[in-house]
Amino acid sequence: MKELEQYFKALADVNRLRILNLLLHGELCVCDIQFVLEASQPNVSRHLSYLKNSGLVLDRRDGFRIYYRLAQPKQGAKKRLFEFLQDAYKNEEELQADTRRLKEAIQAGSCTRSEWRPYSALPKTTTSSRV
Amino acid sequence: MKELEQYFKALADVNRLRILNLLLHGELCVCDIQFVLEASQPNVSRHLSYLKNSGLVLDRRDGFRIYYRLAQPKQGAKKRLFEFLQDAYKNEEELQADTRRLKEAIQAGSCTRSEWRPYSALPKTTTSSRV
DNA sequence: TAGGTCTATACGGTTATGCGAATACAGTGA
DNA sequence: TCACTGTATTCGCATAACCGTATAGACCTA
Repeated sequence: MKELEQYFKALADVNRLRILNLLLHGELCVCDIQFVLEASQPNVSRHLSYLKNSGLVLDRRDGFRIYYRLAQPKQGAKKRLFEFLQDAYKNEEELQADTRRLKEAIQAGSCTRSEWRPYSALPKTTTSSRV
Repeated sequence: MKELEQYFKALADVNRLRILNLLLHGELCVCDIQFVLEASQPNVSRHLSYLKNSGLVLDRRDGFRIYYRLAQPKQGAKKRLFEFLQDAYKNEEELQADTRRLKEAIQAGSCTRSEWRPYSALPKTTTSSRV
């Protein structure tokens, strides 16, 4: 029962619904997700932590990157939940747009895409001049 | 998207999961649910309001009682969500116990069962003497 | 070891959600 | 109208959840 409640808590946020939509297409690193969601790095990281603690996703380190994937079970409620999500997502235009954006990013070379800079590489002079 | 999020928010609480389990068996009045959950009347009423606002249940007045039922759709995400719930609930022993308790209560005459008194009929002298 | 890259966490603040207790409201029947 | 029943709402409070900013941690490369 607590497990089911925890799953639904994890799903009760638009950001996490968007992340799960992306993960339905395979394993992704944080910066991929950050790019598509256009959210801050800590924001994405926190939501991924939440999903991980809820048991819906798993992570794996490869070098200085951490890759997240769905905790795909062979059977049980979690499996049927993912099936439900995949089905429900089909009618969500915003999620379809995310998916398209993800595919573009992957084609452009994943994290190493040109027009985008990672969080820590943002020009700090600009930030300080704003303050 | 907001709709989906709202559904999951509504499901992200054990009390509401228990209520939905009961409503899967048909229309019920507040006092029936209160009896099975052994929760306070305002507590049950609040959770029912939450479910109603989320679009998962509907209500109907009949005399001084208000009956709640699932907002059963013909198709769409909501329908499949209820199907998922019904399936996931099968493995939850606590919910099965609730179901048994509900059936006993209904056989004993629903709200008019003998050994149980509604919220407003609880002896107020006892309450005041406790304070 | 030093500097750079990617990710996680700590801090502070705002909003949402949960609860019990008390009270208000709506309908019924004398 | 009054008393009663069933339900909803308000109040006060505690906790959880969300966010941005700043900082820490882990890993790589030189």
